[in-house]
Amino acid sequence: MVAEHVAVDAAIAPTAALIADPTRAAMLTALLDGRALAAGELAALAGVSAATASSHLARLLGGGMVTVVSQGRHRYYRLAGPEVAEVLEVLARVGARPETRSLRQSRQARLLEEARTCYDHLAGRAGVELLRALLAAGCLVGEEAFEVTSEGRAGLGGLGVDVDAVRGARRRFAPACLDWTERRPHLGGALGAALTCALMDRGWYRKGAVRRVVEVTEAGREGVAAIFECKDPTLHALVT
Amino acid sequence: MVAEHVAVDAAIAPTAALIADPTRAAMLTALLDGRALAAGELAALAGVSAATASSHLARLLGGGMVTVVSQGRHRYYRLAGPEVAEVLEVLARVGARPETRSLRQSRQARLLEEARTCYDHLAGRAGVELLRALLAAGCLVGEEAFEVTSEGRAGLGGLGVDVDAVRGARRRFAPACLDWTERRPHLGGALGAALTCALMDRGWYRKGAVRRVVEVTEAGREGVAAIFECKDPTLHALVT
DNA sequence: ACGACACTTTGATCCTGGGCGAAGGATGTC
DNA sequence: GACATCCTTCGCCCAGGATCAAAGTGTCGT
Repeated sequence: MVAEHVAVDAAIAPTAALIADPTRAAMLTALLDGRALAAGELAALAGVSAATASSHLARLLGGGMVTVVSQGRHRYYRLAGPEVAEVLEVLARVGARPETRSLRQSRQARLLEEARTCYDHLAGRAGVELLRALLAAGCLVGEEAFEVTSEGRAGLGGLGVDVDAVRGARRRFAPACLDWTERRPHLGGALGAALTCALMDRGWYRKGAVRRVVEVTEAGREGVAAIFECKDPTLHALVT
Repeated sequence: MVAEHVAVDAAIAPTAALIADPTRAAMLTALLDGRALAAGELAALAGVSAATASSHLARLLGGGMVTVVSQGRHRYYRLAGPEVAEVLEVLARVGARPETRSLRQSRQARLLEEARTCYDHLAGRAGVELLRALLAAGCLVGEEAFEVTSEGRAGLGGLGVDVDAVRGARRRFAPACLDWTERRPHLGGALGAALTCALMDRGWYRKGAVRRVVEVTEAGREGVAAIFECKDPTLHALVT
């Protein structure tokens, strides 16, 4: 009988309860940028034991706030969808009175949509485009996680990325990382970081004035377009 | 150190905790349409004692989720702002998986914005317009709550509303009721209900197929326009 | 096959927070 | 002024849940 006159009378209290715990809130905000994190990382990030984290993650999973994918002995958690991210953002806005809905903020938001760093690799529209180019050129293959083709190995080498060295790193090699704003994947993991670093050195991208914002230079636009065009993925000619 | 890379790192857990309790959630959803409700009403609606309700309301007040205005021995609570309403709606959307983001729903949302009932009186764009017309014509005066002028008494009588009889009712006479979508007031209380009822009888408005949706008829559009035009608020001529 | 590792489950502890009844203000009515 | 009404504050009880240590399950290296 309560609140029947409201159009949408879903059970909001249980959902809110999932976010209400500081530990769970910390985990969720850590996942806010779309990365998938292992249970152990989330435990460390939230500052609790593995047991506690596991319990919390089980609850979030049951509540449909996160999804999980097992990979070897790791279990990677990520937000279940854009609505979840939206809830967290709106909630943060309410917590942060008085409303500072300035012009400057919305401008920053647009810049972040265009191109930003996600942890240590490129995200946003530019990140999604870059991955699409590499896939179109046959440098990478895969879906949830990518593998470098022999052509790709040469091409990426030409761009300044030593694929073999990257493969030796502890972290996941080349997982797909989901963009909330684009709802499409970009290149994450060790390879994503190395490639981003190399392309910054090469002047394709430049760190923006605002934290996490990245600018795409003219060289970057041309470079990505060239990868797209070039079905023969020997990128050497392009990058000198 | 947690979640520092996230653009907006406000304290979301405390805010969520306020909504997480079922009793508080019931109160908030009851307030979702913008009405101001007395503490006692909220207690009854949520099914708890007055003492319990008072404690919850104090918390919501402290958390900036609601505001309060004392009026005699009553204390009327309402949502603190549109952001709060937004949080509740987004939260409800997450709770109600799987996403039913149908075309029909957004169409319903638009209809509700246009004209709807709020409890038992007219709200939405049409409700705001009607109030503006009555104020412009000099039938009503006031801001937080309205009073009927002598001209207004005659004019409303012509529309079929017995102002003196309405004044006898137990509930508040003619308070301003805030529209979330419009962010402007419309006419609530006993007078708002009586007027809505009279105008429906007169064929200005018609109940829509969907719950709470109201349709504005041609007669209604003309009628409101006529009130606007007519600086002489003796509305008799208009309504026969 | 063995141990190391990543994570989950179980069991036990502790404490925050929701609940009510009774008492205390505040306000309007007679 | 006395009473009724509405709301808040106080004191108490109790349950849900957050936490961790220890044990259990599955996976990867060698």
